[in-house]
Amino acid sequence: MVTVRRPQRADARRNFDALLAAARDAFAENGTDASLEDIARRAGVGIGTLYRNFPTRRDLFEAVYVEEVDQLSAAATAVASLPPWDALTAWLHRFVAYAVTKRAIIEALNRESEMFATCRRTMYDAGEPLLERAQKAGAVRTDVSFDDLLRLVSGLTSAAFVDDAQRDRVIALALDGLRA
Amino acid sequence: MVTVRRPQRADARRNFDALLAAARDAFAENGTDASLEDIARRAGVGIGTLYRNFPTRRDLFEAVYVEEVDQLSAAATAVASLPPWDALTAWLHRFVAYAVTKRAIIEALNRESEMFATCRRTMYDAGEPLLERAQKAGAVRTDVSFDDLLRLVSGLTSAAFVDDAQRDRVIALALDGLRA
DNA sequence: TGCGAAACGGAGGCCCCCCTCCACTAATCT
DNA sequence: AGATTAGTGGAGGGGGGCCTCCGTTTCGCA
Repeated sequence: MVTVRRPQRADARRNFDALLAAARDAFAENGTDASLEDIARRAGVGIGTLYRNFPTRRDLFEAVYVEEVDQLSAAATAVASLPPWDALTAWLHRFVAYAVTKRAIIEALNRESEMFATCRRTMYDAGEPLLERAQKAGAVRTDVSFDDLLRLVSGLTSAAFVDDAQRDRVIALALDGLRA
Repeated sequence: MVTVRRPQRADARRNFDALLAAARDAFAENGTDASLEDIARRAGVGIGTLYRNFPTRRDLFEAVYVEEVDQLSAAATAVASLPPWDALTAWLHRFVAYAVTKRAIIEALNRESEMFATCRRTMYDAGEPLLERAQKAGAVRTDVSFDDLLRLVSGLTSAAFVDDAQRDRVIALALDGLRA
């Protein structure tokens, strides 16, 4: 897992965190190619400071991305105690609610890079057991791979919906196709 | 239906068509905010010529968009003779195959504008009867609206897939949730 | 409190895009 | 063939993003 070292000095650490937060917002709003100068502005920091902490746009993006993935994988253990079908769908709903504001995760779903590969693995390690459990319990058809499933759901994150109710309705609809 | 008048003179008409084709490609590749100068370059035409034919980026986009929607709606009559379920899914597959290279259609799915509203209506008029027929025939559950369906499917167009086989598999999966 | 090192931030060079304007080119008409 | 005029295309000004560089500020240790 790639980790970026937080700076030592207090002021530097403050700026580092502000940048990370600003970047998260900016990437969510405008996708991977949000303006770096805008991110620095949002963080109340000079552009030079951004570049010192994150020499390339990629460095910044990865720092945000790793954090997101970690949270997503933590969510998997949180639902582990539910019944198989419920655990799976709860996690998938979480995935959607989560990724819908952070579409960079989706954009990156099949981008080439060691770092992405690692993160993808992390996500799969978290979610795949949920699917397998549901399949063993006979709740989900067995001709579906976790990759299929994730792509199905991730597609829905980028669709536009009239309101949250419609979004949930459509996701439920899609998941009904999974049932054994 | 908004229509752009093609120019009278032969050379002008050639340029007009080249611009439209170049724009279609560029929008497909880079989304709605493709570079206009790049479009002019692709068309082998000066930037001034682009602006004379299409004073705003929106004019250009609409010209492309209208054409796409027309083709999509024509596809609906082409499948009308199939059995209800097959007709519906055939059209939806067509929708995906189509929109996947032209994601601007999706981006525009709920953009505000009289012109978009008209085109949306055209698309709905084409596809909605297919759903209703399938529902009346008992092939599709009745608690699904055409809007739900279109958004479900349109989400899948923007998902990334390993290959076409996976895409078709995932779409079929999603559509299985529709069955009555 | 004083000092060295760490961190800051924005000016500036570069590049690409947007859009306008107008001297030039060539299609069409007679 | 020559005149008329629609049509061309690219230069250029403005704006904004990228990234580097370095004079200035601030931290935190002693």
